[in-house]
Amino acid sequence: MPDNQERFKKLLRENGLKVTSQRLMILEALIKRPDKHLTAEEIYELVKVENPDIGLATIYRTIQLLSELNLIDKLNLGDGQVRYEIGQLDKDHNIHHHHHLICLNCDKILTFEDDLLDQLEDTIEETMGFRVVDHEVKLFGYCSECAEEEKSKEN
Amino acid sequence: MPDNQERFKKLLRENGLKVTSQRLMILEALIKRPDKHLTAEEIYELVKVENPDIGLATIYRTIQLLSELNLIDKLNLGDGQVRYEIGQLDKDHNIHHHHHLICLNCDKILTFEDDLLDQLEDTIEETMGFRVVDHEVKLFGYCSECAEEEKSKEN
DNA sequence: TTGGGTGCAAAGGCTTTGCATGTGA
DNA sequence: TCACATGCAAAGCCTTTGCACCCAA
Repeated sequence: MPDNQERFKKLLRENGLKVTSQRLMILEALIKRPDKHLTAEEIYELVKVENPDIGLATIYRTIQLLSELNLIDKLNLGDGQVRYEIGQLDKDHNIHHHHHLICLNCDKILTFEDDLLDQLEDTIEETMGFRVVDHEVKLFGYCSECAEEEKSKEN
Repeated sequence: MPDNQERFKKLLRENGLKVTSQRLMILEALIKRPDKHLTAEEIYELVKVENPDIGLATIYRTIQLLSELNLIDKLNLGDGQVRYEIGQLDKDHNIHHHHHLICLNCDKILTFEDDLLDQLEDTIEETMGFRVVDHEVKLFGYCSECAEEEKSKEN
């Protein structure tokens, strides 16, 4: 996973941009954070622990940069907050988008991988001539714990 | 489809709310507009043609109301704009969410229906215990016209 | 009549931008 | 050295809110 950092540094150099401690710390925060899906404000708070002088504007500028470099994904998980997560690279160095399960009760976010969509994408290309290159899937519902809770309430 | 209007009026009365010309005009705009997927600002401009005195705040308040009454869906199609569309009701009076195809070249938005997801949702419930109640699917790519264009450019 | 609705302007969030200063290469 | 980055504060958007007036029921 420090792979991500090397990749970032390399991309910065390739684009004539500078490797700064702020940029590295922001990437770090996104990598380290267990639950991921951080908002700009959350990244700001995390980085401030190590560097109290950092400005929120730098967070926003770096997020934008990471996004342009395809290192992070921007997420809208339905709570009106904009969130970001580190992209998972596959062998071909393409971002492998996973899907999100969003619990309507506790707001927990789970992820899963699936290739059922490939099939769907083929069908769409055949029938509508639309060539799919990326997708975003969100499923809303209740996680196992909350579903359990609901069930016991009903009885 | 004037069905939607009757439904709206009924819901308003049931909730002790008033049927006003502004509310009806806003719903109308969402129903009539061929391409649908309007932003608040676009709805404002459309309604202003008939009623130049209407305020943007009324648009926002009505959008929120329509959303709470489950008559419209809020969409985030990836362009950073918040859009709204009339919900399509099925026989059981539930909103039937369709999926969106977003052309990365011309920004055209196509929709399609599919029940392939039902299968996926069952699998998720079985393996993860997550009970899915709603979903949102966006596919990004190139529509037939733009894909054609791309192809001819390559040659 | 009267409580909810509307228009207007002001206030709120979040994000971006301008500018002087700082710093990696 | 010097172009790019940063921090700060101001500016920009979009959306919500407070309030006096209005109008469906």
